[in-house]
Amino acid sequence: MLRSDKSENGHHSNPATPPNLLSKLFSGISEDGVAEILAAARTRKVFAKQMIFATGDKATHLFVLREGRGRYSRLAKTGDEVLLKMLVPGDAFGIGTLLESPSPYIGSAEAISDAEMLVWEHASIRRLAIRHPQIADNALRIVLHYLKRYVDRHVGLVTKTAEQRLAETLLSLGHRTGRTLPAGVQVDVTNGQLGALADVSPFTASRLLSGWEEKGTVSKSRGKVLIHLPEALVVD
Amino acid sequence: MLRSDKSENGHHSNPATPPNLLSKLFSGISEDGVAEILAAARTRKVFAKQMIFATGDKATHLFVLREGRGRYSRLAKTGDEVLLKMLVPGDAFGIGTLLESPSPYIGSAEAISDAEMLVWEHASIRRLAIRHPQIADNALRIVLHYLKRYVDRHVGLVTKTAEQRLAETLLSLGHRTGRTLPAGVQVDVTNGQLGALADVSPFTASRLLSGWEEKGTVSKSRGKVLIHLPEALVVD
DNA sequence: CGATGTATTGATGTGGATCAAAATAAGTGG
DNA sequence: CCACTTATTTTGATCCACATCAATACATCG
Repeated sequence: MLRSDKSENGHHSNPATPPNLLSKLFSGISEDGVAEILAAARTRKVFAKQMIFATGDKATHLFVLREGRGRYSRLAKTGDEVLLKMLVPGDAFGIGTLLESPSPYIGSAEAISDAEMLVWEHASIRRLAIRHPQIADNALRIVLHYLKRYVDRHVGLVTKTAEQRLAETLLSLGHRTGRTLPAGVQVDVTNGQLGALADVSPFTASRLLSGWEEKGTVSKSRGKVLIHLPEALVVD
Repeated sequence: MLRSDKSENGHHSNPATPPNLLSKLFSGISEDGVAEILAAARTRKVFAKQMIFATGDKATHLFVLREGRGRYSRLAKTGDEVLLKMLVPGDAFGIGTLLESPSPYIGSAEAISDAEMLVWEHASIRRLAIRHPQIADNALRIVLHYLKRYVDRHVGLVTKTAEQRLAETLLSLGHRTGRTLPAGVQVDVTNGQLGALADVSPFTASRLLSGWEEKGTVSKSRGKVLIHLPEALVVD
């Protein structure tokens, strides 16, 4: 599990996507190559709350988020929705499209805010993947990383308390999507989303956050959490 | 989630690995190609309970299980071990080794019974993967499938009861590793392993199995469960 | 026949979900 | 700028599915 951002020489800026890189999916590819890949994509804009694809749909397109926020989730038959991943710029999703014969999407993707993404058709991304084998390597790495994250999450769900899970989730989000301000790291996330990512009910999430606020570890306003003392959230 | 084996025209035999195929990792590759790949592997035998690699080890080798059973698991800091996957013949693990620069193993692998596996060094499997791009495709498919299974498991853990989870786990195991007998499908699994795969305590697993036995759905003896009426285990 | 892992069965406890209700904070459109 | 709607948040009270604990019984095997 990623140790938060206390160590290292404060390079908070862009942990996920190095400067100028579209997405990890295209790392290690020459500039010309990336240009070629980019040329094969079309841009699609969606409004907040708009659905991009649903669980089980045939994977016909590969996406890379450029602007905005999205949610990758799974709707259970019981009705409740499990939030699998927050999508942030640079994230690739619909990776099953890279397969010669695509498997269905594992979850549903929808925009949280207005968003802009790059889209490739199956045939065209396949062609590119053959020209640039690095893409396959990157895709495998990305999916393995997702897998690791789920294993972590799953193990955490079985072995850790709600408080630990919420704390780790908050730190990890701060890591990936936080804005660093003088007062601390600000994370744009609702109480409910945070709980959903940590597998904690929104009620419990609220109580825990309030507890931390009393101790001065964080402050919160609607839709935002400001982390003052990340190290106070680390338990183990 | 895989619908159990009630429908379809009873092809119970080899759902995971088609006849003569070493592993899904090498599907779609010519016989000559497979021979070449096989030639690059060495065989390794391990005894029951022997560890193959540990969580976080640098991924130096790719494995395919040929004979026996293994467990792929994760040890939590709290001490309890989460069983991630039962390894059965044909399963590939250590797939991170396929990456140009390998990521660490996500979990630990160890033999349950005496086992035999094929092993490739990083350099040699890389060379082969470049000669046979199909390998990369297969690997991505396999990992995506693992990912889907974990998402399923995770969603199930959040939205389903212990009974449903245990039932589904048992059915799925029967699917993958069961021997079809006149009386039903026999699964070699201890009470505890079953519970671990379903994220249910061994006590609860025992109680649930006893309940099913009373209803005539299954019978059990130490280390074995015989499923008489798979359809009675399906809930939804 | 100890010794060791597995299974059963009952009693007890509890972490958090769930339910209910109200307060607060943003939009939204007239 | 206000009235209205809709989403988020809080707080308290209640509940329960399961884990946990404890003790015993059962198998298996060297």
